[in-house]
Amino acid sequence: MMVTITLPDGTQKQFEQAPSVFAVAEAIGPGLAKAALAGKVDGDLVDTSHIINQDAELAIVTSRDADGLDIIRHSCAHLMANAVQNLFPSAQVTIGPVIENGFYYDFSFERPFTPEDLEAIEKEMMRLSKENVAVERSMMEREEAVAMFRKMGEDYKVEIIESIPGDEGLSFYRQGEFIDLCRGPHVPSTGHIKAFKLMSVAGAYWRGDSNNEMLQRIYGTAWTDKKELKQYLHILEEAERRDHRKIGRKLNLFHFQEEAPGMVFWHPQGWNIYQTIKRYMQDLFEENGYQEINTPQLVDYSLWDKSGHSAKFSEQMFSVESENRMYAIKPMNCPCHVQVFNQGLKSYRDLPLRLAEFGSCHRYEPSGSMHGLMRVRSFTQDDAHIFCTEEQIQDEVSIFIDLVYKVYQDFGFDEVILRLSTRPEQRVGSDEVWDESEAALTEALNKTGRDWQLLPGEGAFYGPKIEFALKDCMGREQQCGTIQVDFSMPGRLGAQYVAEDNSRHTPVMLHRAIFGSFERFIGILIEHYEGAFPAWLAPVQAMVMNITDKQSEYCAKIVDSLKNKGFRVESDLRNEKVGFKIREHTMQRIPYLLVAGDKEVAANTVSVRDRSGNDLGVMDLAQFEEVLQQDIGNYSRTQ
RNA sequence: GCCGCUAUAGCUCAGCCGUGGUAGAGCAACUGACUUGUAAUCAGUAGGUCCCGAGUUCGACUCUUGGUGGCGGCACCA
Repeated sequence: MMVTITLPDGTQKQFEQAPSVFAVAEAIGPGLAKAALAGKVDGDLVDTSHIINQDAELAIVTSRDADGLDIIRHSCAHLMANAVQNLFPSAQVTIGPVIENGFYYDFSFERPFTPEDLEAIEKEMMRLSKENVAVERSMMEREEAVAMFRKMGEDYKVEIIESIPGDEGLSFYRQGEFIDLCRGPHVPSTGHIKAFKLMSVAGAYWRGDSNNEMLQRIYGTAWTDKKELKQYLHILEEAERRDHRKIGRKLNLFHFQEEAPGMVFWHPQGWNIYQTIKRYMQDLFEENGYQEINTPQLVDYSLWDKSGHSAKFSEQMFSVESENRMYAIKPMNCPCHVQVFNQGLKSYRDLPLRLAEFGSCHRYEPSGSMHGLMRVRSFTQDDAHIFCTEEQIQDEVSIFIDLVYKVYQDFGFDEVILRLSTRPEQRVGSDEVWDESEAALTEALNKTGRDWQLLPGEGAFYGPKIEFALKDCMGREQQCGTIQVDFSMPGRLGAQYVAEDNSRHTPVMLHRAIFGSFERFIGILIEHYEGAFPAWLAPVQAMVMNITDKQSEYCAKIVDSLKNKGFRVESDLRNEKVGFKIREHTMQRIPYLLVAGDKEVAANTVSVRDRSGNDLGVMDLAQFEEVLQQDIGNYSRTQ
């Protein structure tokens, strides 16, 4: 029997007997055979031991392929499980998948793993890697496999096997004494796993369900070589440097304290940024046909009962009792917006009606979920609700998508990810209405000509939605904006309009936000810019410094003059060396540092330097204004 | 909420476990001197209910225990 193997470059190789992937690699060259981690046979990933028994296309997968790296990570998870069981025989293994940048494996063990344990496990992994143990695949019958894991005391593996459909074959991977149920493929031997590090241990529920027992998850990272590993660890350090909680403290932007968990105390500098982006959004609302409103913080529970929120979210709502009435501190704005809509009889001519609010909301988020500014209990949304007809949905969504792109771009985010979430199993509204609105959103998305992803079943119970995630400078996705169709609430709260034929109709409501919340968005901005905000956002745009007391008056004059032009400028006239002041304000990430000594006073100029250390030279004030204005661009708004 | 870790000066952290006797550094702050040319001038001073409560003890920052906050995950996120 002849087998013809076609390689990616189009060349073909003939084999008299069905060859293994490894054999093909060897036929190409010994170097490749040594590097081979797996094969891709007609698009399917297989082990190097896989026998190809008919003509096929084959690509040899090495560590240079993305698939190869995933295989290394997956095998590394097995290596870790192997090491854990060598050191702690009573630990039960469960699952261990590949994740971004690495892998994890969940164990059930009678005591928590300590950092010392992690070190020991890592050492054992190194030892196993050096031993270069062969990794062998085998198949097993169900009963046999169940019996084996039962005997080994691996109850979770038994449960996994029982949940695999009966017609699927069960494959196993063995390395030395260690054997694990796994689809594979895996590296041919443990020596291929060279660069890894165990990162942390944390609790995780069995099968991700909080009703199940808590397992111990060990996270690790793995790379093709030590250099890549080092690079990755470097990126982690970078992310730590950018942590908005740390920068928030250093730049004196905000703080949290025990008496108000999950609620921000904004300091002058931080609040300045907040105000700047709020003004930006107010302008945007105005230019795009939104009307800003404001609604109460405390609203009687009867409204939340009607809207359905108390039934679903009462646990997460803050309550206030006063004079025997129960109020909720509003967890969202939409029911209030419907109240505003309901004032006065509305005509189809009024639609679409766009009501916007910088809505301050409170939600009792679970204690473990809070994270700096990113997840708080008190936050303000750039919220708006568009009341419209079903026919208007698509246009409104299209306009909104463009708006989101513009805003993110203005803030320095060029990459946006679009996701459409469609009908979930539990939902309100007829299939017909869902069909129409999903089609409207799809059409709006397609019209943009951009890529988008579909998340079937992820929509809200009241309607489909589009979510907007931006990518920050570290490549991390941050979900911010959303537009959601709502068939439920307008009807529940009695919203109506009079149509052309004088009949009453219920409008559709679109919930939408671009920042999401100011708190979170500012957190993202801080990390994206590492605190070095673009001039239009910087709380202080320029700092004027004197060299000796002699220039104090001159500096004050410069500050006044710039402030009058609407720039945010401060002076530092302390009796300190100029190097000291430069250092301080550079670390405060102030975009422009202006120095005036005797020479500048005499020439009526300032010496300008930026926060990156570039010397922009000596110039007169008008010239500097131009530099600053140019940097600020169109976003300036004279105050 | 769950698992693990953690809380000492404004910030970053030592001391705490084996050895219980009420605390120390650097930076910041304040005061004084210096009047200074682009990332740290020198000297001095002050600063702490050692997260909160209870227990053990002659005595607790230290040990035990119950809370609260924070951190890393998980779960949740209208």
